[in-house]
Amino acid sequence: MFNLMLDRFGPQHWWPGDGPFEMMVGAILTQNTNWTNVEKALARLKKDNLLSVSEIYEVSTEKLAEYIRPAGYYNLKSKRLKNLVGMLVDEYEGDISMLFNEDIDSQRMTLLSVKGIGPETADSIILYAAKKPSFVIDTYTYRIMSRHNMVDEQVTYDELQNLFMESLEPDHGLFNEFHALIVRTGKDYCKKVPKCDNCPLNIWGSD
DNA sequence: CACCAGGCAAGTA
DNA sequence: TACTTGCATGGT
Repeated sequence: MFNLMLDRFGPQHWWPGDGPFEMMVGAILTQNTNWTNVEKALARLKKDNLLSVSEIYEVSTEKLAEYIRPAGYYNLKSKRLKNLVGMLVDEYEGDISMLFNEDIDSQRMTLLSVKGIGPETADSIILYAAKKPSFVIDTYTYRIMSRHNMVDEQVTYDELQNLFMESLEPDHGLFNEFHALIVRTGKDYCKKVPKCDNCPLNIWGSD
């Protein structure tokens, strides 16, 4: 799968350059939301220097919601961002590296304890911000895997994640590119209404 | 006009 | 446990 997708689309360069905190914010803002909308919200925050733990900790939930409006679900996500920085300040003195120095299971548990951070957001943060190998499962992963008859349709998040992690070396660079390629492939070939013509993964005969 | 986008938590039975 | 629903903007 990886090689077929990489041959077709090339490296996806996901989350290059942005600091860990901006990645964490982006991971929450992109929940069920197009990334281009997230970029608009991030740009607005960056413009007024709000992209730091301390600034988001200080700003009001209402004001923060206005800033992130383009990302959609802004009232909900404003609270989620406040929950995130609340955890960072309360448990890590606002020092993200302190969280990222823990082992994967510990930081995953901590992230999941934040209301508004579920398994995909937690794994995205660990993979793309902490750069540790926690495989990210998303809607496209479910669809691609089930439509190619590799898993049952009602497979759980953890079951699907275990399948990938038991089959691959724990390499954060590989996990990064693999997930990004699944999203890239899904955008063209695995929408809700099946439209699988010319899917790079059609060797399983599901088109 | 309908549909979609890098989910999650809370409510219902 | 197993569904459903609310959350919301911006692009195609």
